[in-house]
Amino acid sequence: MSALNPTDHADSLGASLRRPYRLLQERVYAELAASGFPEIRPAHSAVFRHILPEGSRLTVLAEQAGMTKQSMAYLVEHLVEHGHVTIGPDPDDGRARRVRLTSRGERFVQAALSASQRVEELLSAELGAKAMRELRRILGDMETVLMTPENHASQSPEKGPSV
Amino acid sequence: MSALNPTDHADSLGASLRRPYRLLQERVYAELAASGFPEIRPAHSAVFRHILPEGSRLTVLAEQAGMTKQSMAYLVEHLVEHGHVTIGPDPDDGRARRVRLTSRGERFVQAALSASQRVEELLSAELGAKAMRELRRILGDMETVLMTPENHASQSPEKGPSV
DNA sequence: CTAATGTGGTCAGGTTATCTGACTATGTGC
DNA sequence: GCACATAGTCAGATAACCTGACCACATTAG
Repeated sequence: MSALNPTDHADSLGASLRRPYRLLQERVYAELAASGFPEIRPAHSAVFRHILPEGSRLTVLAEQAGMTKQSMAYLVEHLVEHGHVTIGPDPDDGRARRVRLTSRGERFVQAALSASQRVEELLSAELGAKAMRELRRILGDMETVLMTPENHASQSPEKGPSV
Repeated sequence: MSALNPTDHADSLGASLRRPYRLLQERVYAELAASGFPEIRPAHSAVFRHILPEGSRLTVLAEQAGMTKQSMAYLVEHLVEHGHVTIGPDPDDGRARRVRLTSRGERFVQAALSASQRVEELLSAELGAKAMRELRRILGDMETVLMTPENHASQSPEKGPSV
């Protein structure tokens, strides 16, 4: 019905995903800013997400985040300036350096964790735990389907089994 | 559940939304690039999404997309260079100019529409139409909850512009 | 009919988050 | 110990946004 207007992809699946994602992100980062971490932006979560207690190499972090080492270096630099991580030598490899959390960085990780949990709890309370489980399940399945190469482009010749 | 490691927010709800969203987007834009529209990037959909057959004003497009007119002008400029839209005078207002689709632009809109439909059909075939309806419903509810101000954490005196 | 005010759009310049390519320093295998 | 791979930096570019200042034209009030 709504497909009569050729410009109507406002409610494509993409838009349906993007909008709540943005809202969620805005909410969590607004809370974090209010908790004393206004300098940390969504992109920096790529650093915090995979960093190990003993420190992680830049290249490894970049790889895990799916970006170039230059981009990761840029993000890390910002976090160093604001005292969330330090860069030290890697005892196992003289070329490498290790990025590790400072205590402020650790406090941020905790704050991020609990901010995101609070929003999830709000949603769970409003929509029901069952709906949230459903949501995660469907999103996970979606990911699996979209990562499966034989489902790619043009015309898929055969329909493979899901999961 | 695995929350012992403080760095574990890899499977936050945010990540669960972001990953399939990115995959979806990559898939659709890869198809569009393969169909002869490699110059169009996700951001440009903000232009195509709301443009009317008789042309739309820049300011209106910017408003609908929730961005500044300067940003919209930047996107439109790119599309003009690649022949997807033209900018002409607005017969009703000498100050204003109208952005309208060229036939190439119309062809792109059709291609985008069908690429996105194909992916949705694939997902529907793999996950079931019911799951897709569930997904959209939950995402919609999530949006509603997250846009409701009284659900906001602690104290949030400021409210962003409604998109 | 002008004058004040409001609106459409541009110009100039800045920020964030990415990228590529070239390079240096170091480690590793033979 | 040399060839090559790897960790990271430097330089520079790009995409997609932003704010503030401004001009051209429109509308409305007197």
